[in-house]
Amino acid sequence: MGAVARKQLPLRPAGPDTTAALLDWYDSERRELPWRSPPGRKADPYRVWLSEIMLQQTTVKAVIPYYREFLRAWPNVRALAAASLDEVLTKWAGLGYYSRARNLHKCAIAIVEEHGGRFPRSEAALRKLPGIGPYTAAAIAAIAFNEEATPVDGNIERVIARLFALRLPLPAAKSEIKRLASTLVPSDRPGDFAQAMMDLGATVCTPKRPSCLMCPIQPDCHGYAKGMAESLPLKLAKPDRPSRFGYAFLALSEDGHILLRRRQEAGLLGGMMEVPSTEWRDDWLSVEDAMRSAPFKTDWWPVTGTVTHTFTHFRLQLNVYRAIVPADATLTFWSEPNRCRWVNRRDLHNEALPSLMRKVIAHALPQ
DNA sequence: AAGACGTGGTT
DNA sequence: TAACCAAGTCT
Repeated sequence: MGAVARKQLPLRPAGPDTTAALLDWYDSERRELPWRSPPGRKADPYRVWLSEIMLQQTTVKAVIPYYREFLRAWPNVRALAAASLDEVLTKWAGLGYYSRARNLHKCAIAIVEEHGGRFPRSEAALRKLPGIGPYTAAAIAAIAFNEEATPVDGNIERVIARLFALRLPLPAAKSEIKRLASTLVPSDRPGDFAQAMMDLGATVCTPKRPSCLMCPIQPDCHGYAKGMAESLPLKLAKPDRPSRFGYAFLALSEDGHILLRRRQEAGLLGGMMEVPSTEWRDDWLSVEDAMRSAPFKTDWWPVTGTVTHTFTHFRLQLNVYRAIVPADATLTFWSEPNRCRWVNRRDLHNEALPSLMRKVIAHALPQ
């Protein structure tokens, strides 16, 4: 081995060249997405906003059909503002994180009533609107208005953590990541830069088995150079999920209607419809105690098996009881009759039923 | 500031 | 299977 031994090329810090390489890649690999306008064409802030809200913690694949349906039903922010919350929740059903739908509706109304039906252009003004946090405000400012903003989502966190070989774990590293990302934003194409970073994170710089050999900024990547790209970003361990248990009561009338109940507006599945059920506790209620929470007194029969559902922060097991009642039965409701409504089995698709409740219904009424 | 807040797909 | 993940926000 001579004195001129194979020495690693000194790695230049990420900078303007990194940005240029990324944008070249973006221009050639451009991904078509329903909410993305063709190159050079101005983006519609409404569509950018709608897509960004739907994409929060949600995969592109899951979002696409919902995005299309929302756009068909409500092509602009005034139309959405004129809809009822229930209509919005119904179309959102199955997408999860229902506060997004509530805030989407609230935000549409705020845009119409406080901003003359036009989205504000600045990050700061966007940030004040319901459902728009630091990421979404920056994303809309950059993508819809080409403002020099720096959105930082999970993709960009990962790309930056790897590019700069950051060893500080998330979420503590967030502010440093934002600062580093902002140094790379080109003043002429902030929107394209943001989308390029996200595309890179989604398709190349993936959480597991990143395709470093195909990466346009691999020559600048300190994580790659140190052989630690895949292990970044470091994250603090998450607390494990507790279990909760409850009973659901599926009442079916002889003429084919199911009893549903509206959940309270705030909290888990807020504002959505449900199959009436007991509280969800950290242990099983006795059947006798559970029966006190049935919507009315009748012969409830246990349905074999258990419905299980996993939320972000707990697992749920529901035992289901079923009853068939005459269509003209006089029922004495035990609780909140005004929140209850009989719905034709055939019309359930027009209800704001979260996935969990669709599972419960399918479990109790097979076919 | 840490936990609440959905769902479906991968590994 | 369990763990982890996906274009975060709100309180």
